[in-house]
Amino acid sequence: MSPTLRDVAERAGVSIRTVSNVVNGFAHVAPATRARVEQVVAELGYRPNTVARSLRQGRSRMLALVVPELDVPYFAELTRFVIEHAAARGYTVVVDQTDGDPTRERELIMNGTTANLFDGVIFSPIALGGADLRDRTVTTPVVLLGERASAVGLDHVMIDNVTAAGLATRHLIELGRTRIAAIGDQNDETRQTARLRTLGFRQAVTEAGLRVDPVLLRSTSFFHRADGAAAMAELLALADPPDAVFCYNDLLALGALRTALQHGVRVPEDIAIIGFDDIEDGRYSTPSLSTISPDKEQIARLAVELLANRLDGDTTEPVEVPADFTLQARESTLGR
Amino acid sequence: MSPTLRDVAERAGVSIRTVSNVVNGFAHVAPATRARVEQVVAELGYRPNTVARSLRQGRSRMLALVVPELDVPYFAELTRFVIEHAAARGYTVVVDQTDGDPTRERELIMNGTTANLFDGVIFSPIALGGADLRDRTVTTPVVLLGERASAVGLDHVMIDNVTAAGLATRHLIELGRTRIAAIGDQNDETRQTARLRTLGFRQAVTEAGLRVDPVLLRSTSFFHRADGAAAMAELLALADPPDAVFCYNDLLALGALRTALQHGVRVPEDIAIIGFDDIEDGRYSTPSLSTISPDKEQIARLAVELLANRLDGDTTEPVEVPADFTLQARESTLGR
DNA sequence: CTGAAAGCGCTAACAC
DNA sequence: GTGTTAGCGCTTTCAG
Repeated sequence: MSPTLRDVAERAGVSIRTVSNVVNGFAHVAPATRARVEQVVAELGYRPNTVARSLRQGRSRMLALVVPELDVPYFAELTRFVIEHAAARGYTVVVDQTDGDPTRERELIMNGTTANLFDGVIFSPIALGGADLRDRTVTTPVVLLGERASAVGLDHVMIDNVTAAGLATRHLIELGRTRIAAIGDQNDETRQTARLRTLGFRQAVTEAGLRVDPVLLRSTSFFHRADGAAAMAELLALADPPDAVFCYNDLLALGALRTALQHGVRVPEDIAIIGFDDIEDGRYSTPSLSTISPDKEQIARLAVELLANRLDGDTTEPVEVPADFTLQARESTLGR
Repeated sequence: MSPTLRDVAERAGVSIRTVSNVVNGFAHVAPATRARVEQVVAELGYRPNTVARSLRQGRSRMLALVVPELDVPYFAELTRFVIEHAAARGYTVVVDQTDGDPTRERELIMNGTTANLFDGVIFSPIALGGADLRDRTVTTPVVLLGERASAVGLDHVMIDNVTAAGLATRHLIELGRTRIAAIGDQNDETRQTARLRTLGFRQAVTEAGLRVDPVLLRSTSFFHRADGAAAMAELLALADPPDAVFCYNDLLALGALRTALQHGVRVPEDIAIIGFDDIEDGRYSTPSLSTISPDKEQIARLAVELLANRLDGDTTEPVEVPADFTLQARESTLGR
């Protein structure tokens, strides 16, 4: 086994208290003692046992980031920022993937199987709704990411999806498009994000004096490339296909783009496409992808700050913090 | 605070030993006792404290997966498989990102800041070389992923990069291409992967009776889209540009593809492009990307098995296990 | 089948 | 400035 405080103490001829002081960089240790202890620490290769420390102190300085899918670029990119900001506040982040599996989400957030392992959790829910979250028994602080029915009594960072979807839709309308489709609506009522984007889409279309043709509003089970590709194939098969498509994320848009080009449809000349998330893939596709760009760094920073403040004893009311977003118009709507 | 074994024991009028037995599903507990305890557990919302359990047992049933960058799709996709296979063997995986920072890699692997937190580590190194790894003091079992100077005394799962690079290169040659470039060589000698792929590339070109024009072998600092885009721009600026390019990963290839199309170069008619990793992006680009496809699921499975076996007490000599790969020829070399 | 008690490695209150 | 010690919550001998 690896050496313990006691091993070091015995060998250095001091008490474990003194070793602990040295290891933790406390002030009042005689220089000579400190030197001797440090030498023994090096000799033995002593490392503090994180687990014992956590048990004793009741905290681990570790945060969990719980996301549905790490191989969805949006989450991978967001994760980088969360790790950076957490490090700045002295926390280590471990990442957990749920696949949107309710059991797994519940396990991580509600039951607290790992409750005492992490000081706090940043959680991007898929399956768990406001009702579930409300009767959480575990007291580990949580910050929610993305859209959720409000008033769950938890801190929450999100963008205004209705406005953002409207921004994307109006961009298409301003380009002179009149027959505008949307890909990514979801019937499942826990999928708030999709519902809010549909709402923003509908509003924008209606306000422009256009009509929302129900056949142009395509539902998908997931937000993956394959779903976007399939939905676009359906749209192209229509007697009267759209001249523009708003996809609820960039993966859907990239799938849709691929299908369009494969069918010989020109983008944006025949159909303009806009996505959502501003993942790096979309900046390197041909044509490059117009998109709504949420400020991922800001989202990560806000989430970490909120959580860190709670851990520092902030007991004010839970808040909903809006994050910024911008329209990035690229070749898939503007052309070269 | 959350309730402890003692709280449950007192309330149920039994000893903590009995509660522990119930919680852990041990056999010999009288049905009546079990029922009573279970009721109190539910009432109080008792959850075992993972940290205390880890300290006591000396193991956590958690594995760390340490990768350079989660927003590199290859690692994100691999991570999914690692999580799945680890779960099948009863382990939880937490993911850690190093950015290839030597300090951070050392911290995680060598020093064992988190040593007692994880039972084992699956590590995809960037900065740390064989020499570093050899004098590791921490005894937590490690499985290495990807290329590394051998004989570091650690289990190791990798594909044969020389052969794989040769396969990609020969594919281009068989298509009748004669002026073949490579993007992704790296001067840094710790970057074994790049060196081995260059070796395979050179061998294949030479064996075909062609010449490796030094100007066609482009080094890049990283393996990102931007690096591929920049390298391709340089190649296109040559008096005598290549008619095929082998990129050392798919991100480089996607960047190169974007630049080529932007310059009005037709792919594959003017320049054929092949990548490496078979990430999902490449299946949806236009043209879709030919690539070498390492069996990521197999890599993940082997790594987890190797590690789990070590944790089960396997003390045989460390092994190097080769993983499979295949050529996926798509539109970027074959056309529609 | 169940209870009592030791102890995992550490920190922190309390002594001197 | 340093030593002694209790105890974080749990598992696990050892008794009975």
